[in-house]
Amino acid sequence: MSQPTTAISPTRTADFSEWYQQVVRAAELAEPSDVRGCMVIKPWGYGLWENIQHTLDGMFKATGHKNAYFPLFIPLSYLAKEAQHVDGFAKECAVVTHHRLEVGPDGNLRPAPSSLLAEPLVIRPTSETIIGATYAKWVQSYRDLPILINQWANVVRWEMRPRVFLRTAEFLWQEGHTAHETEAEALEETNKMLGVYATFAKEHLALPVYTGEKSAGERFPGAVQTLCIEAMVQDRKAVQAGTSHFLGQNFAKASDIKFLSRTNTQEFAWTTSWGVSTRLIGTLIMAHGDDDGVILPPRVATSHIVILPVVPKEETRAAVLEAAHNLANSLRAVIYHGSPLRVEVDARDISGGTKSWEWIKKGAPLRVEIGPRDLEKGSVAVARRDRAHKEKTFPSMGDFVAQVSDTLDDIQATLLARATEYRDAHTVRIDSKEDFYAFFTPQNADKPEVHGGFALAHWNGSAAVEEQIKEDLKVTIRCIPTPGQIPGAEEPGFCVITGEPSPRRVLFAKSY
RNA sequence: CGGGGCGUAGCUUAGCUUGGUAGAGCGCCUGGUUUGGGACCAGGAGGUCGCAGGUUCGAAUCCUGCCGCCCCGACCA
Repeated sequence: MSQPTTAISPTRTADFSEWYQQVVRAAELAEPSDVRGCMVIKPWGYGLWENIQHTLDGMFKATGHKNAYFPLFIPLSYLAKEAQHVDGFAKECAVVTHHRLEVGPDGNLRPAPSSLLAEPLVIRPTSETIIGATYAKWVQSYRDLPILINQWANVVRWEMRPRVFLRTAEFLWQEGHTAHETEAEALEETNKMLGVYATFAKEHLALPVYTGEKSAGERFPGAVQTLCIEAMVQDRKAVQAGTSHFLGQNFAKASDIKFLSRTNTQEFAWTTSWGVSTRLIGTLIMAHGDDDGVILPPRVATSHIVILPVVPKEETRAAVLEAAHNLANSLRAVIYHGSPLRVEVDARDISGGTKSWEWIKKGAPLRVEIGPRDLEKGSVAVARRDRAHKEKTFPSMGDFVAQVSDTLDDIQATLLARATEYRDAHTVRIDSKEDFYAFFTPQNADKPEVHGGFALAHWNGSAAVEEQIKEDLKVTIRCIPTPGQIPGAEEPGFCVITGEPSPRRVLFAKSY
């Protein structure tokens, strides 16, 4: 039977949204669960998260943070303490109201009316309030500050329109929560952690990101300032890949985090919070995948290398398998960016072609075939996931092991270069309303083709203009880019919609 | 919550208009032939046709109600 030319159907250009779902499935990263909006993260996908966790955790510790863990349940009254905060999250909260089940009159299990909680508990959508309440107890003096804590946790936000990895009702993330003596120190923390995220995205996920500040309309509920990193994926939409919030004294006042200052006055602490989630995995898939599946950046790949023993004749099986395992062990002795290489031997007795395609779809950076002819020559057949799937090289085993780190780094660099090129090719400066609307309007309204991108345009700073653009085009201000990042972005001009004066360009895009 | 669509094997689905006791492809299992890029042959397992009720001699098919899912909108730090 003839196979399609691509492993994933439909292709990215034919139907990006459907392509994404098919890739997630074909790569065995995750699958929908029986609970609406929730996903089962499978080993190949969870391995990515573990690697992301491991690296970020190291970066957090290197910047002075420690891990702790706070409760999943938040008393309703805590959430209500910060007015904007509760407004922002009220519509998407899962609430626990009972603590016992019983068999009801109809014979079905039901929450026991007698077990109604005096105060409902909210399953955390984020932990500012419960952590704030805790910090209030911990802080007495300026000597108790700063508090620099992170937690790895799950949170629940009852999303109307879930999307695997990108927006699920329950997701995994980390949330950093810090409290400081001064505003300047808290601001510095907010910026520092944004920098950690940007570095991590670029160096480990091979995602070029723009850093910047959210407009008031897009700000975290209760924050004074929300900073973010914004990535572009291959349908040219933006993904907010991480955020860092300067919370001012809002949550300190709500939670009563007070301390006696150096001058013997009662002061409220200045707090921050910052987080990234399993959404990073969705971003990664959409940014790097191709029509044959996902392509994992080596630095976070679940496995770096998969070894595929080729066993055409039964009498060579034992020798080939032994050689495969020996090669795997040699590779595992290689330290790649501080950790042993992650190597898998796929000795399943299925056809070689099928096996190869599985690993292509799963995006393993390197596939290594080893068969009887290689044994004779002492070589291996190596295929890179960032190259055409038939393209192979045939280094000696020794050379392969000696150069494998460089090869992986080269794949990593290629992915970053490709993603950067793609983003830059679709980031444009726009100076007229006509061009702006044309840029974000698909040719085919019924079945929109991949269009648009990032538009750098002037804005008068008004929420009304922001609202109008959102209404007309579903386009939002992704961020006010960090000064110095985009050449010329800080030159003054005139609002692309109203023609009023504007101090600088901001980044517009459709987003997930 | 409003508008539209759909529920048939693990997945994709045919059959429904015109009622007659369920078929295919992929996947899975067994045996054989194969094997350096998605193999082939033969045999086999697997379905209360979303649920409940109604009409009928007879319902996957017609009717009613319910449930679930998908798409569009609303919503989405």
